Amino acid sequence: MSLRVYNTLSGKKEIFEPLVPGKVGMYVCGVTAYDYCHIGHARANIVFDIIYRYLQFLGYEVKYVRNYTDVDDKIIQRANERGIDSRVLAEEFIQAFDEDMASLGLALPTCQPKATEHIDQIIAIVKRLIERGLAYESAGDVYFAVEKFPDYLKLSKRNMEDMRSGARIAPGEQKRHPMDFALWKTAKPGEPCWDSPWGPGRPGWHIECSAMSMEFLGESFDIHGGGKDLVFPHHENEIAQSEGYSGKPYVKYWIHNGFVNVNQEKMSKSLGNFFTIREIHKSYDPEVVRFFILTAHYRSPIDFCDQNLQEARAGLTRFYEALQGAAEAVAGLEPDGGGSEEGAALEDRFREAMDDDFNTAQAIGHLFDGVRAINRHCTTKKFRKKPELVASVRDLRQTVLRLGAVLGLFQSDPRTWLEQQKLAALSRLDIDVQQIEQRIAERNQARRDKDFARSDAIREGLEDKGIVLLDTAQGTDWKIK
RNA sequence: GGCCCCGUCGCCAAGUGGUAAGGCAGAGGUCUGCAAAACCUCCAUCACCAGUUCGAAUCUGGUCGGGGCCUCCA
Repeated sequence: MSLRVYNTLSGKKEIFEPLVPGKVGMYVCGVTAYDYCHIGHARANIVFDIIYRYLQFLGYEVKYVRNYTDVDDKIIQRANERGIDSRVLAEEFIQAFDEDMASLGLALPTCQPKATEHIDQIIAIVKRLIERGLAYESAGDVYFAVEKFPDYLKLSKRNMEDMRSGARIAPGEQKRHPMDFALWKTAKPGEPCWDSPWGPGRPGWHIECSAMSMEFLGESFDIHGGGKDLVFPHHENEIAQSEGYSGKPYVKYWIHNGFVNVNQEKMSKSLGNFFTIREIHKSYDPEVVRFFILTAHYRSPIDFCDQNLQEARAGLTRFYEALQGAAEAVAGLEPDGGGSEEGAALEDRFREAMDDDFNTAQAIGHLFDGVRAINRHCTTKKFRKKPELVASVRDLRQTVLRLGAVLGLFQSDPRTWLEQQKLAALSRLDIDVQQIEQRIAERNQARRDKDFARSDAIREGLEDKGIVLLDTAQGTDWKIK
């Protein structure tokens, strides 16, 4: 079965066939650098990180471009509020973005261009759009004339009549049609600006993505992605500008990820109910966040709340415990190198799920089956004397790790990861490691004395504080309840 | 007002014509001095109604409920 992707343009799942066999050009709208990234940015970037990784896993040579928009009304406004230069502000948040994405374990895109480094290309596109009669100058601004582009609104599937009521003209704008949008804005005093045929000014919001995508990927390319909220107006306007400029189809597959809700409520800048990635990391490991996001399909809405994150942590812990168990179970045994039927079957099902519009939720479901198989084998009596089971466990472990890598999961050392989670959880409790170990020593003495009443009392006392004791052949360990 | 999406077990969440993945929680069992983990077993007919079909959670129409876009937002 081949890869199928949902294309916003057609509203259907389509067989994925890149323009050039074996190669994929992919552009994803990055951030406007004026604030810290929130969980919505995390989702979008994780989703496209997975798409990038999976395309590579399938053997495609992928050129992945993700931009920084570093000149924009909001950047200027925020910089003015803080009394600093807008370029300084943009740099600050670009750096923060890079740190946040790295913390989430994202693979680096092939190119990460900045809008301000592509002003020449932007001006060239605007000039040509004017020459072609698709744009016009008006008091130093340049607007795109949407009525001159018959395909306008083909992505968002609306019509001009319906949109008209919502469209408005801001004071100072001199547009011919309310839906026309700015390609170039004349500079106001104190704003960053560049020379242009229309006087000093700066790009409008959408044009930078047309310029950067076509610069790196050509006038037609395979995949353009972003959050659902960008369909209109951002991506619609990109199509108008780019196709108006080149006369060619701009993008073959438009891919949009769904929203993140917070406690069942729409998250938005205006409501102010968003969490930054930095805040979230104080409570949850970045991999837990990634795991949570990938347990839903990328187009479905997800609800960001404590319960869901805690469940994600429990699920991820199950993976790491199984991987740790598998590593211990086969330690010291002669490797036989070969694969296994179970491992191969797992990979087949994983690919089948991912081929169906990157269904990570289903793919993770299959990986859970792999976990159960590992655990089942490892707990089989005389496991180490059964070569088929040993081979299966070894192969399943490697398969889970290898497929996990496609999702950006399970790549930490299990023992280290589990230990970190334990200590992080402990720091929120009213007890420390020394106290726990003290109690364990007392209990072990009681057990040696066959004083089980005292032993159980200690167990229960610790449990009240959130600590569960685990008796193993190697001694007594503990974990957070 | 226009356009669009969704409603699957207690919770989360896949499944878009062939008879309901998975996780969490729950019940029983194996193991354990007792526990925990792990493993085994069990646990839904898909908001409602009416159609199409040999067959529908999946298609059509309607009802009820929830949400999104049309304004900055991933």
